[in-house]
Amino acid sequence: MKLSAGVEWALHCCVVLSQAAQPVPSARLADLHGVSRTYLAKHLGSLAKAGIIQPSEGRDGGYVLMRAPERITVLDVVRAVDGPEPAFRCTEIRQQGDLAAPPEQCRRPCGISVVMARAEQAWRASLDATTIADLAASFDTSGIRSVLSDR
Amino acid sequence: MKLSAGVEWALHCCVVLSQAAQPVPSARLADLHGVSRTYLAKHLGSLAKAGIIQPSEGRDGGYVLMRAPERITVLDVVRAVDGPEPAFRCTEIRQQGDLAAPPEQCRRPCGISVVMARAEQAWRASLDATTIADLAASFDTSGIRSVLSDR
DNA sequence: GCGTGCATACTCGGATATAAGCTGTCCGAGTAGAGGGGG
DNA sequence: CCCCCTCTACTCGGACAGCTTATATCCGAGTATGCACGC
Repeated sequence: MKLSAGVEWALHCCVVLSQAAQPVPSARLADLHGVSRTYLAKHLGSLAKAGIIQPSEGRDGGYVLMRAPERITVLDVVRAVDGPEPAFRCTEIRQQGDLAAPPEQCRRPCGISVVMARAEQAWRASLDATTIADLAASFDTSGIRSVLSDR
Repeated sequence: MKLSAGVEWALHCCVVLSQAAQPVPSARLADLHGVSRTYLAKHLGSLAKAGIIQPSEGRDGGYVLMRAPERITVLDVVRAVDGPEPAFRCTEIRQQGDLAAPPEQCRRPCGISVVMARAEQAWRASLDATTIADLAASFDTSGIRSVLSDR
């Protein structure tokens, strides 16, 4: 199981955007973190499609947070970048092979999928308990603001 | 984020093995679930290397659970098949790019990695709370046993 | 009848192709702002 | 002095390659069982 590296990039970008008073272009966000410009743009597009950030075109355009940092959770960002599909997908192998269970036993979901789904729910709940504002509080926001105001 | 399909196979196999009194060959386990023989063998090898199941060679050989089903957790199987590496790996991008933080601020781990690690810990704890015996209780074990005794 | 040796068939394990998804890149459509010209 | 037009430069968005990883497969080494033979 591997989480996309874009998740880390997107979270850092959201922290930066929470400290910015003006739109920040994707190229500048990439330079701020030293990552690929074009690939970051791809992930930022996902965030925009999810309604987390808002793009503005033209000169002096860029991205702005669409909601207050306190109302954006880490889970929102992870789901936007990594996709909403669960990591574990039951393929119903209990209905295949030599010991295929009869359909009347398969009305309830498979016990294995229940356990995996419960674990993922715990994972999501943990991510949902932290907001971008909480993350920003753990960084040196004054340094971010000073770098942002340089330009 | 996508979890290997082999995890599902391995868990089902462990449930079957918990009901078997004799060694079950990997090919038979594959036929029981209608999955690829050779690929399942690969995952069973991982389980054996992790000390969860024990192989026996030669005729009438196969795999047997190495511990009691109550002492094997779902997390053990997941870690054996999917690997022990965490899904999120911090690449320390806070030290790169134009707003690279000075090293003295990087003694503590990055706040983002802390949040992600905490979520994965919750995920693992949830998986660790269920054992193979619990899973077997949610299946029709009599059906499994009858099919196993057919041969 | 019993012990020994051998042949056999079955088992696991690692080395080898194929497909999918993440990573990274490129170019084009569209737009807000700035500057110059005219009224 | 103010308004309008154009022009430019900059922005985002989707379409296009490269590479790591998961998936699936094949073949060889090793071993417990069963049988036949000799004692």
